[in-house]
Amino acid sequence: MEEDGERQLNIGEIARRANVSTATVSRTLNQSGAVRPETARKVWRAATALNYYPNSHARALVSGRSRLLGLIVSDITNPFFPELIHSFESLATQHQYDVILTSTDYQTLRMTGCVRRMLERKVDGVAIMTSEMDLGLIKELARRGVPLVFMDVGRVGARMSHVLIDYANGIRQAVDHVVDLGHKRIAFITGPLDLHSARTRRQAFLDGLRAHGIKGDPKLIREGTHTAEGGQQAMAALLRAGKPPTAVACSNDWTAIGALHAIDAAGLRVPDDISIVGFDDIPLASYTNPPLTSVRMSAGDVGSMAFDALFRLIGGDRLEGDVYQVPTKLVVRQSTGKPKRA
Amino acid sequence: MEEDGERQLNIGEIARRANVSTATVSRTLNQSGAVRPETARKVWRAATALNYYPNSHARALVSGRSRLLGLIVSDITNPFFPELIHSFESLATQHQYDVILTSTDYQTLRMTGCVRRMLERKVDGVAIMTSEMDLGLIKELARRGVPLVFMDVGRVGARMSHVLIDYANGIRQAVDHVVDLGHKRIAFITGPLDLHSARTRRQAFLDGLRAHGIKGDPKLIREGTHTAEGGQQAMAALLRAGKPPTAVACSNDWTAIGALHAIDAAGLRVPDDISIVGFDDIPLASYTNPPLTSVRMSAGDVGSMAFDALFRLIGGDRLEGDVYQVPTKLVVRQSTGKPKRA
DNA sequence: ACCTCCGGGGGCATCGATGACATAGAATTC
DNA sequence: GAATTCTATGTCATCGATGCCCCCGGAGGT
Repeated sequence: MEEDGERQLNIGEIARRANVSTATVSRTLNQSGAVRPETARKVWRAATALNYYPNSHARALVSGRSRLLGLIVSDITNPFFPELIHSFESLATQHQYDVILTSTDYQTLRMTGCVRRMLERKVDGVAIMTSEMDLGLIKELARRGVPLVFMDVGRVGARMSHVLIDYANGIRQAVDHVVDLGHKRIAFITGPLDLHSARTRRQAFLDGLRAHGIKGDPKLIREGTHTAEGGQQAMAALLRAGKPPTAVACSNDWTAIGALHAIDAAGLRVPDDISIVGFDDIPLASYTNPPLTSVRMSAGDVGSMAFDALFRLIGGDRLEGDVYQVPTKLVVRQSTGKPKRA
Repeated sequence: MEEDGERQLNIGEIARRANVSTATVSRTLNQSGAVRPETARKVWRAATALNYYPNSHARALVSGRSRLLGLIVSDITNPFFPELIHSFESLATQHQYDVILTSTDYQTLRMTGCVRRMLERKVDGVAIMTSEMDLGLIKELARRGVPLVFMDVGRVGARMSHVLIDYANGIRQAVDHVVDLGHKRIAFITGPLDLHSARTRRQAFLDGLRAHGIKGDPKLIREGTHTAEGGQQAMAALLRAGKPPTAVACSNDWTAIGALHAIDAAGLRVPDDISIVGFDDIPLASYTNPPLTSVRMSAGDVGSMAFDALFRLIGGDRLEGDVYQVPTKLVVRQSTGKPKRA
């Protein structure tokens, strides 16, 4: 009761007020087809007067395109993701897409749920950056022709692109840097080794050493967890176990931060006693004590490349997917220096 | 060409394969109405065989409910938001809602766009945490009966709730702490004062001092920007301007981190020369040097309260909005200590 | 004067799922 | 055994926007 003029506020209501048909309203609002300027003005006036907004569900239903994109990540609270999400979302908005964000919390089961929801929402494309996968569901997405972009992992196939992070080059720059400073005993704290990307970084480290003719000492490779706690423990272990390294490269910045703390706790100083290199260059890297030398990999770049890749696939320019490389770059701050006795 | 059995994969296709009507399929899948177990099994078999997922747009169109929630924030890269988003999204998923995330980048214009998109997507509710508002659009949302939850700002009205952060109490705890340690000259670095919440925190600080009979010295109140740079500059200014304070409270943790750096750069030590208290207790607060004493305000709590508030409004339990308070709690670490000469 | 063309605009089926209503049998009641 | 109730299922309008098809009337051609 008390409906006053509200009814449903749809295209029909506008048509009534403008004394035209719904078809004309649609044509006017979408600027498709020919409409006399005078008529168009009547329609626009009615639409703005009523504060009309088209119903996207009805649109999606008839057109088959939802202008929705899915973004699936493992865990938003991982400091790498916010920038990624930000630039992805920003580009999407610019192109009139909305973004459905879901996270898997590192659980395959939740990944399954995420993919199913994307399917139900009829998203126009999905960008995925998680360590866990539900291959069956992914195939289902592909089978229905939903464009996919994988970040950091996955395969390229029909309507699937792949944004790769150039770990090899990044780690290589880090190794070159400390070797150039004169270091020989160089340790590496890895990420959790069930992660593909963590294994890649470790391998890149070993390759980098070899390129300088340094033999990697297995005792100087420790597994971390990509968290500060993990870095702290791994570093503490390195310090306890015999002759400590003079430089330590870390699989990510949080690990490096943990390592800084372990060194501090042991009464040693960075970089005088031990040099530390991080990876990712998260914003806080400039604010550690001392400021952290790190390999910058712009999460924002990853996000925007993912959007571009998706956009291209949606446009149908390319049916076969592409591979994109995110560049990395060493940022030297004050956590690295010459070893004590060269 | 090459259609094979694919057709459209809708409820009708399932009905055909199971030799029933679409209504029966709908009833089976939604477990509404009575269906003979045997019939139900036929339907389920057909549905799973075809890997069928309901079209949410069609559902939303007919039911008027989209099972979508909007989440509007200023800026995802602000380290406060990820945890908030995480817990909001997590609860939403548990209740079969999807989340559309948008950010305003602190621009009112983008806020307008965000709200319009929410309206078009027919979201079932919106949670908002931004400093900028488009009051006209917000009213539009309210007028259409879209449940709203504001975090940290805004008014309570019909179908609008409000999640408040208990700044007064948090700041009060911080002040009590340093006063108990024996400090008298206590400075405060504010956030950007065009932010309502920043002004609230400053006022809480002044009130806290007064409660201890300490007169606030205007020279000891400096405006920051809620960033590390801002904190660094404000702290540097405090150090230059005559007799420095023995303790500094900061409007957020990034500000405190900047302050730590400025003190370090000046060759002074924390907490021996100056004590520092932060606000927010972001994850990294335990990893500064020294670890930061801070007032914990769980961003996750804010997110989950916002969801609960929204859920209650959607359920229609309460037409009038409610006010929720997020508690705060002082976490003492090593950046605070007794003043040099008590 | 008649036909053709075309700009402008209305009618209606359509997208997929739902639910109110209708109906055919079976089960229950008197 | 007829009347009445269920129970299980089918029919069909509906949600809002779109786009195909058709129609009307005026301009231009012969």
